[in-house]
Amino acid sequence: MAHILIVDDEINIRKLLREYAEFEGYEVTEAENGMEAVNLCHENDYDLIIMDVMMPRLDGYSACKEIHKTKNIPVIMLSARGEEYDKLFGFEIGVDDYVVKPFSPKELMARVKVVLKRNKSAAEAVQPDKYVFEGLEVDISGREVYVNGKKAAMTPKEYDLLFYLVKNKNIALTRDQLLEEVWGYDFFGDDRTVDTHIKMLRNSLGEYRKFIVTLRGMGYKFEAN
Amino acid sequence: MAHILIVDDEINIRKLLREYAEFEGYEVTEAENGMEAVNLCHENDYDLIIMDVMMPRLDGYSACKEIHKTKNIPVIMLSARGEEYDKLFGFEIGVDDYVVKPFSPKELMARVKVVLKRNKSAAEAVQPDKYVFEGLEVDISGREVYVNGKKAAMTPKEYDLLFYLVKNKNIALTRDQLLEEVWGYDFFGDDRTVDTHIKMLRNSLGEYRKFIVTLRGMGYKFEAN
DNA sequence: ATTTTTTTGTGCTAAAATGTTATAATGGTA
DNA sequence: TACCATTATAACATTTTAGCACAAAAAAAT
Repeated sequence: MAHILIVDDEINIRKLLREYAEFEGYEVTEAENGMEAVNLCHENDYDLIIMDVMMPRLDGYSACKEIHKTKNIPVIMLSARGEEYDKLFGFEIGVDDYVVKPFSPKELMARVKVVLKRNKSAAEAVQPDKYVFEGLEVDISGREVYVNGKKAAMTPKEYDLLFYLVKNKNIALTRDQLLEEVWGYDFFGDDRTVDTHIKMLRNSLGEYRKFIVTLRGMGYKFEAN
Repeated sequence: MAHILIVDDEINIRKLLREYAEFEGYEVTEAENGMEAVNLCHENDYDLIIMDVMMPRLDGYSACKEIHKTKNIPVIMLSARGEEYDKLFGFEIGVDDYVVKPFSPKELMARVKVVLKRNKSAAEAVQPDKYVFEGLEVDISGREVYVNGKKAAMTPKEYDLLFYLVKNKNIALTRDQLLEEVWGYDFFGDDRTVDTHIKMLRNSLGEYRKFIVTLRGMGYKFEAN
């Protein structure tokens, strides 16, 4: 999941933001001022920075400028109403969004999501998501599977399971891994559920069931070049 | 030369801006309020919009948002100091620059030049926005849909939904994605809303409803060559 | 080799989830 | 006000799923 750097001199704001961000599943690091933020950014990679404008040691604008000299990390600025907002208009310093204090944490989180998504799609835009294994075609983004040219009608779980297996082809996967990744971390069910769905998936794949290999005492693997 | 749309409710401002803009060699059209601007944009193509924030009938923010649903036209906002500038932070509404009243017309024209230049290169990479699927014609920039040659009368949401689906044809889209992209990230409503609009869209498409495929447990997809 | 134990595969079914449609409520506009 | 678009809610039919029981297969123990 994404890693967010929160930069504010007020500990209470940091705490509040951390709470919300962690609730959304983000990893959080804090910095007290711009100087600290710049140093942290030199040593680590973050996916997004939430930064206050007004801070001791090094203000938000300058920190932002400094960081963007070496790394291209999206920034959301926090500013008290009345601060020089026109400076913020951020083409030259690279601000991605802007929230005025006092802000609603919920809205801020919505913006975080948007900015992360915008930058994600740019980063991983060209990810191969169409695979062909002999007569088996797997089109992940189109959510389609063809068996010998004929479209396979599968259930949602079958798709999800197959896609995960294919994305991790030739890698041994335990049932627990599959449950966590395909069913979700909040699924507290039986291991054997995986078996059942593997069974159904194998049926759907017909002769290409051969690609799904049982790893006794462990789990399953999609085995293909 | 570039065609500029000036949107302000004060006739004196419009006159002033027109004078300067025409001196620079731009073609100028005026609108008195946001609503008028939106309508003009549906019918014509402009290279840039200079828009006041505070206007009767439809304010600048909303007009901007509305226009950007269908066209990608750069906008420079005019705002009196003290207006809610935070809303302006305009990535989500697509504001390219921002000038505070009272402004220097000379400076404004300098910004117009910059924005036009920036967007010229982007505009040259034209993407196809007219699609034909059998008897279904979808003209995105013209915001028109023809079913067997007959113009379909659809609601705004239907257009937006269809256009987004078509732009992402053959890609599986979740309801959340659709809500976020078509309704906006600030829509905190029910997932089922998508279903309702899909239903209505299907009705509008008549026999070509077949292109809209339900992906059980996931969402929808526009499936066509 | 044979038996025992462990693990995996399969058919089945009640329960849960989902999609569709119809209808009602809401909200904005002329 | 009346109208229309949008959104929410509810009922319904259908599909999907989880997990069990038992069969089959593989591995381990004897």
